[in-house]
Amino acid sequence: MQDHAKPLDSESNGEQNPPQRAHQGRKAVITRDDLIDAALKLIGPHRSISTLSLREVAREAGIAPNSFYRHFRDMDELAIALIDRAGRSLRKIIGEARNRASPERSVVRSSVEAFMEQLNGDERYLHILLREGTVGSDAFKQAVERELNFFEEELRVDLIRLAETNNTGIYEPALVAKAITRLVFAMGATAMDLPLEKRAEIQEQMTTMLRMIVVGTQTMAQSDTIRL
Amino acid sequence: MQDHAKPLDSESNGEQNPPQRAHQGRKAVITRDDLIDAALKLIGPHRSISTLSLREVAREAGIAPNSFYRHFRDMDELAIALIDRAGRSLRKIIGEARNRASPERSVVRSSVEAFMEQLNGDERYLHILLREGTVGSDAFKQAVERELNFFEEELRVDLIRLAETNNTGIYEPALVAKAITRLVFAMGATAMDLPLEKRAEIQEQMTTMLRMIVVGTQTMAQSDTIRL
DNA sequence: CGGTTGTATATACATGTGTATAATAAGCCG
DNA sequence: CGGCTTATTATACACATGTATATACAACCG
Repeated sequence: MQDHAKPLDSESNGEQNPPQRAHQGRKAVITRDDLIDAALKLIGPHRSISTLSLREVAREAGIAPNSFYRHFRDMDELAIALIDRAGRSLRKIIGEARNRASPERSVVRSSVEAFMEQLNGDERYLHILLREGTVGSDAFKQAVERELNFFEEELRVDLIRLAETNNTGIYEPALVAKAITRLVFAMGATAMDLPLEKRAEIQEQMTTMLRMIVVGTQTMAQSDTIRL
Repeated sequence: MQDHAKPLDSESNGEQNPPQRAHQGRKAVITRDDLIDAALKLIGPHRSISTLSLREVAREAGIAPNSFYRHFRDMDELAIALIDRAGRSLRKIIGEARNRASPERSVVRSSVEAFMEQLNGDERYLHILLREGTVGSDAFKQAVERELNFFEEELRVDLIRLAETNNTGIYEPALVAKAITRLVFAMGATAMDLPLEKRAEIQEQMTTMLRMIVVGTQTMAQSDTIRL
């Protein structure tokens, strides 16, 4: 059995850290975040999380294989933490893009632009979320699903706000948000494996698809109103 | 180096097989298809192709590990063949469902129904196509992509036919087909990991999403016409 | 200083993998 | 039959992996 002791509170938490009693025992030379970084370095267009080995990550991080256990129970736990981080990072980016949206540059369009920008830059966080959705442990898949739900929720709120502003109706906004999100991610996943020249085409296709959905929900909202 | 000799034409081709000279040398005890079957047995909701090992498949098929090379260069080649088979099988099923469609039971709806039926039955072919799309070698991903394109193409033809029959317009039918296909597969992938009770809900969501797309394309077709 | 505590490493082991090499087995032809 | 051809297996090797156990190391506390 491995130890996987808890103490390691030193700096492992990437975010806030209250007072904290001065530490006990040897100083940790590495943090959870460092390990996640190492894993991130190993991931690319041709390498997915599920194929990473514990030893490989440890090697990349410059620690002994067994030290890994001080930070994560196994690779699966690291993978989930990684998904978490990727999701947060990406939501922040898309969120910013959303705020840059204006009446002329719709929320949907500027989000898609930001999304494709990330894709075309070699942004690993996005790569991960795009392609790791369907393989791995149940816990892992749930983590990915959770991130997608976050995206959907934020989009849903925006869509409603937008519909009120522009005084267009919106039918089943939650479903609209879900459809858009899933479609963008699905199309993005295929775009990832395409040369840069072809990605512009995909982006255009994506935009048209989303417009169909938007037109659809608005039309359905109208005929709903009429019927009442 | 392995041999991976070609001769093995005995019965390896799952489909048509012309005259064929009486074979030479020892009779093959196993075929490519048998190996694919073995791999299929090992795959399930919690086991994906990419995690299968050559030895494992050979074991399941009851042959020595090295015999594998007589039939496939490596696991990747087998995986591609498997995708091929899964695609063919599934297209046949959906195709039949499509033909059962009538004016009241739209093509889209009955296809979705057939799709979910497959999902709820423990149909491995579908599981494979749903979840293996984004990981694996480039050749493998291309194989999956190819199957999706087949689905899209068949759907596209049907959509056009349908639009003419019902005299509704249709805007960018190819994109409509693509959007529908990708969305159904994406939603199906998440449904796969859900308990049966919740899948009905997903199916309903899926139907509404598709209706939005259809309404959208029709509306856009109309305003196109008007503008002319 | 020595004790205690938490961390990191070294070594080791069993297990699984892909595949090279060589031997064996089975079927046909002359 | 002997010879040829193809298929299958046996054995073996080098390598990577996860992890158990034990030991060394660093920091604090009294």
